[in-house]
Amino acid sequence: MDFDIPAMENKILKKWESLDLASLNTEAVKEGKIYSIDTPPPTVSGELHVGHAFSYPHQDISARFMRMNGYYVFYPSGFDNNGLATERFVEKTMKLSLNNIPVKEAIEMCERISGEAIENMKNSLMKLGLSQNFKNSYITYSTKSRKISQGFFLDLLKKGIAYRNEGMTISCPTCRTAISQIEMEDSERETDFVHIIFKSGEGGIIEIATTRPEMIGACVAIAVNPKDPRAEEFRGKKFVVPLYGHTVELITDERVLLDKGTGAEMVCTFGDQTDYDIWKDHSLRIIKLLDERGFIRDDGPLNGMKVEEGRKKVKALLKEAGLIQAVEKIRHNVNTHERCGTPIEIGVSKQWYLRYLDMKEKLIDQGRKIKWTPEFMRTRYENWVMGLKWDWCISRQRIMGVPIPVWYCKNCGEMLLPDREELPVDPRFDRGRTCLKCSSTDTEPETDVLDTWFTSSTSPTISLENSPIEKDGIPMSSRFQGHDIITTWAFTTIYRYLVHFDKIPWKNIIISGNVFDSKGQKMSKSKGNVVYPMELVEKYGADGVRLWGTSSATWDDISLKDQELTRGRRTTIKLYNAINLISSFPVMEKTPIVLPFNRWIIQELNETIEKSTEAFFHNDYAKARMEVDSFFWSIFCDNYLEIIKSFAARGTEEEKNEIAYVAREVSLKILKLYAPITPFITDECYEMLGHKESIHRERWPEKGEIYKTESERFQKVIEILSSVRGERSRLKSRKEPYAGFIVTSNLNLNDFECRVIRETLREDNIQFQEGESIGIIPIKQ
RNA sequence: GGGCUCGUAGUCUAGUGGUUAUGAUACCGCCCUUACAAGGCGGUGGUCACCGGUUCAAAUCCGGUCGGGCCCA
Repeated sequence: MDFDIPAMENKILKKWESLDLASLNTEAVKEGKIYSIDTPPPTVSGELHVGHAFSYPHQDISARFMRMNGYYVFYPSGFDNNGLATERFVEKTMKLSLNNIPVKEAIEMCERISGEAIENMKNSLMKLGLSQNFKNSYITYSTKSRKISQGFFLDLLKKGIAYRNEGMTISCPTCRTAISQIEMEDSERETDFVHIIFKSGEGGIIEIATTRPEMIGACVAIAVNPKDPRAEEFRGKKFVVPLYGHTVELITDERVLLDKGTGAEMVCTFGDQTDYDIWKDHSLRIIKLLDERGFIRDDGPLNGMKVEEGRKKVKALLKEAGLIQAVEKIRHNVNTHERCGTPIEIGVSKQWYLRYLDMKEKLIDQGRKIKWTPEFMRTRYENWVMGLKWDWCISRQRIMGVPIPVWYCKNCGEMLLPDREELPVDPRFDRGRTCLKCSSTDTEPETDVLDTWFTSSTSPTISLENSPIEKDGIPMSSRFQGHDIITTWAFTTIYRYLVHFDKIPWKNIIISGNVFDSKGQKMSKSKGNVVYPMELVEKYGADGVRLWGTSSATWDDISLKDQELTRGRRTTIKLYNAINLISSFPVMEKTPIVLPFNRWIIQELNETIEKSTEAFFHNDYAKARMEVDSFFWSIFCDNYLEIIKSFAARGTEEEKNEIAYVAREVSLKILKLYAPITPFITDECYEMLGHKESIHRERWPEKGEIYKTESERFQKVIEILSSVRGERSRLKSRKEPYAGFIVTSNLNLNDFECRVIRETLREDNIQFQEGESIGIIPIKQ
């Protein structure tokens, strides 16, 4: 029969519009059966990614499973339109740079464009069959989110955890913003290691090596290792900085490696992290060479040049002056901004920080109160916490972000804060502050915005606000997220709920893997191997895609393999066909169950229910699916249906009635077991069996009567069936004619069992004999 | 360089000390058998990455090597 999966799924989607699974289940809440999910809000950057099609169904499986187990499931829908990714997306869509338009307009544009994208993404998520509460989505740049986020900021200020300090800032000249440790990435590049000669007034010469000669104007010292013989020779000597003429002293520092380059380096403010460390420890002066956009401002030979250009120029000038001793080509690691790949610059400026270096032990304790799936992922969290070296810089010089709600008095420097009732505020536009200390009205707004993780790390509070379970909503039940953001999203969330509430944010965290293309490579637009999830839904059905998502453990990385998607599609079709057969059976009242194969299938189903239910509870959907799948294909379809087909046609009335009853009961339970994974086809089949409303409102199946001994005996009959099929298949492929079979076994088969074997195989001439074990002997023609 | 992790037929995958290593997919043979040829039955295909150790017994535990992934330096 021709079966149009997309048409079926669209039909079911329409039906679900009025189903309202997200609605409050007051009974369950009264009993305390609440299951809440801290949904990852997808970043608004255009379309859904295949990663979403893999991991989002995992949350939905758990939501549907728990709902069927009588829980009120709080499963919010959210979108992250706050921050750099959205800015990038808007710039690309509108083909402009947000830096070139007024801030207010830029923000409005971001809200508008991201709003449109959100509708598109929401539609895709629905098509994947997610049962999120789409009627009430939250976004991270809404008035509500800004209000919550700024309120939390004020709280941290009051608690003394947020502070403003002059500190090392890492910034990206391309993106024109300070970035955090987490946004940096290493990239190995080939660079010139330039050996430059510095001369002292007294005739001494020292040769230094640097990868950043353009920073020479910001040179504030020459450094060698304390064990270097030159340390003694040149102690306290002053050297003249070539091209610039100012003099710098020779200092010693352990961090200078004896055998690297010339063993001597120039300390510049700031060429790299080591420069900063040495500068700080030796209390050197600062020469600011680069402006915010990465242009050199030296009032000298390189003025107005970009770094790369300056590097070429300075090399030429030094060469001309005969001060370059050598140029080595080396490969070395450069810190770059993960978003754009530009090498980062180091500077010093006022930034906002959150303190956490003194909380490592508590943070680890909190992590241990949470159940991690899989357990080993917690180690990553703990290693990250142990390795923290700097407090969290939360200020960003961006446009689209939650504003830091602070003004400064120009007269006395006092910090001015809004009242809670005023939130959200945007100091960039809201004026009219009066200094509480000196009554001056001359105030200056904080123009920085908050790191997006500052807001994202409070997603439980944002999603719970104004919900039926707002009170006592923390900790939530489960967080679902990728392993790549354990050190960002999971970590910052755990941290925030520690400092604000001294609580864990959720009881469980379930980790998902990344998706790669069929060759195991990361998908990227530049490689041209990006696959969009809606194309897959069109081809294999949402159920097929969801089945692919359960083909390996949630936390494992997975490749987009056609063979798994095909298998998913086939399962969908197989369910439809099997139920199509069952639906032709009459609907019967409950009858006593006496037929051996009925008792056998019920017992097999019992075991499947037990194993799969446990796996679902442990968030091991791959295991659950495997149990259900193998029961459905190998036991139910390949054997049970084959057996009952002939009985349903030629059996006695009692037999037919019992078969019809059992087949329908078992089918319904199979559908329920599949329902969390494949919500579309199971709801369709549910209707085919004559049920009203939706399978997703049904209760999770329970085990039936136990028939252990009968089941074990009938299993032997199945083995005989299988053996005869094997022998028959071998004969046919060798084109050997046969007239029938002699079956030997030690089972003392009764008449009914012999009948089952004959009828199922449609072989009249099967003779049964006692023997030591199961044996099949063909009867020659 | 560090932490975590993975390495099982062409491909994907199950399997945390005990028969002949699970299943899928691909391939081959047979069968249009009244739900499904998008199916059924049968078959070919694996020194469980490599080396060493523990053990009566190792895909499984331990150590090392090589290779992939993620995160970090």
